Amino acid sequence: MVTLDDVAREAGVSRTTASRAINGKLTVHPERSAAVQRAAEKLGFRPNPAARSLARGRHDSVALIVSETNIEGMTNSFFAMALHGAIREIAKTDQQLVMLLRANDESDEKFLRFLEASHVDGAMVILEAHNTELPRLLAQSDLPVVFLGRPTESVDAPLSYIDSDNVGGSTLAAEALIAAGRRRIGVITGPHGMGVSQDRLRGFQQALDAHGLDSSLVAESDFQTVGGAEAMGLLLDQHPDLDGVFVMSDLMAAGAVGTLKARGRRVPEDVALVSFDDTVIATTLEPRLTTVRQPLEELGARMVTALAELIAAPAAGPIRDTLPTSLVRRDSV
Amino acid sequence: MVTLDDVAREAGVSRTTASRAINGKLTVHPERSAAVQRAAEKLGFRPNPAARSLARGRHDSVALIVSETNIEGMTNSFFAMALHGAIREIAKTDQQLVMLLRANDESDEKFLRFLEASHVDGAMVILEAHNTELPRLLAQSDLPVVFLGRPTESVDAPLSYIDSDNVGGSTLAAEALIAAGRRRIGVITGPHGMGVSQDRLRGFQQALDAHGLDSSLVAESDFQTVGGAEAMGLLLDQHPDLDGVFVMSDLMAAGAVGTLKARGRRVPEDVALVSFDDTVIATTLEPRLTTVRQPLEELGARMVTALAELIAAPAAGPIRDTLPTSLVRRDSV
DNA sequence: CTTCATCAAGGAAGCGCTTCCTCGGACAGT
DNA sequence: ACTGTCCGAGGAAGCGCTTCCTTGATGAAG
Repeated sequence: MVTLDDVAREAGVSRTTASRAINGKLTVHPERSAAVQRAAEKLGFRPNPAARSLARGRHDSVALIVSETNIEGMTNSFFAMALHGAIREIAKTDQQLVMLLRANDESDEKFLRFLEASHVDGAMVILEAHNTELPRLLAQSDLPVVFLGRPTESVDAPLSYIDSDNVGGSTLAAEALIAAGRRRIGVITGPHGMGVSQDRLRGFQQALDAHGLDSSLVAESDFQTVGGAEAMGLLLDQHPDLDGVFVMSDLMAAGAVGTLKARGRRVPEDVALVSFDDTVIATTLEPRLTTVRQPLEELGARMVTALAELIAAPAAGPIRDTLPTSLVRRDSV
Repeated sequence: MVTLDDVAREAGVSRTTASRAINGKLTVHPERSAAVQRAAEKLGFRPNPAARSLARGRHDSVALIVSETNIEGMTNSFFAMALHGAIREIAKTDQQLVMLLRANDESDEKFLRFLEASHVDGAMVILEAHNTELPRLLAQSDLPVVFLGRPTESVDAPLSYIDSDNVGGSTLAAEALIAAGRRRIGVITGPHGMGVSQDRLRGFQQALDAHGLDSSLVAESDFQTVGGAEAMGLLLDQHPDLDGVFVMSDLMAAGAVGTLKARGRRVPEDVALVSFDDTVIATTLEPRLTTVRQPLEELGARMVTALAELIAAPAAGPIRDTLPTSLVRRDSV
């Protein structure tokens, strides 16, 4: 850890002057100030926020107070539900949950420095559609990190993650479709680069193969509604005889159902559909969706406890947990 | 501020021993340990986390890394969208966003102590359905606080808040209904105790009164889907001749539309409906909802800047901003 | 040439807590 | 009675930074 003293020494000034320069005080000669800035840059100096708070009596952190009911209202998306579980679990400990935003246009390096400057003991990531780069980035750091959702295998580091049983869940989905007498079953996946997509596709295809059915009717999408609508269109163009479809998120299912209706196919009479997540969308849509339920809140909570374990024993090796999924039967199949 | 030295003095031991006792170290005589605990309790001692981190080289805070796309996915609920705006704004500053959870069963006093122990410079609250007690509680503290949503008037303290133009928005809603030729217009409100409900009801009733229409067809609900469904039923029972309804949230509207359909009323032919929020629900429902759009993300962002202003100049008096709302026309009216 | 401001810079104290190290006392073993 | 252990407790240093106060230097004013 590089301290202000190091910077001062490097710049050939006193710690006092260095402090002033860093904080942009005007009572320091421009030349020296510049020297300090250079030294700080060179050494990669990041002021220790704790020391700062202590000395200043101020903390540079604000609280967003989230009441339980607040979060209960966000029963919608994948992220929100996992967040709910995580916050509840954190509240049991005496830790503070700091939210860090990684902007889309921020460089890996910059974010890493930001993360380190935040002086946190560990980090958690709820993996979603576009997070494929984050695991690689965080693997560089030696900060304890837990992912919610399995990162893609292409990162060869001993990462820790909590995930739901995606293979098992999509097997359930496929079997429900098969049991309903469907024989031409397609699948709309998330990005192929994501671990979840890979796992769910595997479970789906294994089930179809086991029944001797064609498992090659697959369209890649992005977990979002619009993407789901488009993928459904593609699938229908290529396989007009389709009579069942497994869609890997409720959001995409919303889009897919729209396309199906627009093309005059009834759900479930003409095309049966099973989706994944069991968010509110599954119950507000017409028809209500038969979907694979993930224990999102439990996943969030387990992510927190796993991180605690990781921080306590960093050498103990990666933590990898899988929580069970289940099929919620409604009206779309 | 009461420090460890104060506790040690009160307990008649050294600071070292006090520290050990507080941290539950076993090398301290039970009797003295108890004395320290008592002293700490009596003085209301809360260890300063900054000093602790500094001394221990550890921080007891973990980061939840939220990537931008993560949040963009939560375009659903009121809370999520406001959160999005707030986090983006916070990211521009060098502050840390700490999330604090207030459990439903937690006492006011306990939470207040927890809040103070968190050593934050200020706090923000996104007001929702059940938060009516929070403003009163926070008014007791002298911590700078900004609310998103106007707290109810019953708290007589100079609170700061950011809100959208609820009066104007519901006026728009009422006028849209009137312009569509509706004459028997009901309203489903949120809890009467909430500032938002009061403001929206006021705007709605003023508009109806101005047109000489009956503005007494009101049913109170809770901003949630189930509540909306029930309230719609009540309204229909009491006023079978209803031909229009203003529903104060998209979530409740989802429920209300369900009830309407179940009772054989077509939307908008038989009963026209305008809701409030413009969340994704408004576009996934059938029919798509005509709704009053709140600039949720801007509200979240403004909440952050307002808090910064408040912290910088606590004596400058309360900050109260109102952001404009607008009507998004779709298919429900 | 002396006296005063003025300004940049450093010394040193201190923020509140933890923890290493030392020390005295109690107790057991010889 | 003497040495050796062990245990509980305190002194003091130190975590990394800010800031009050002092000092030396420079230039303007008398």
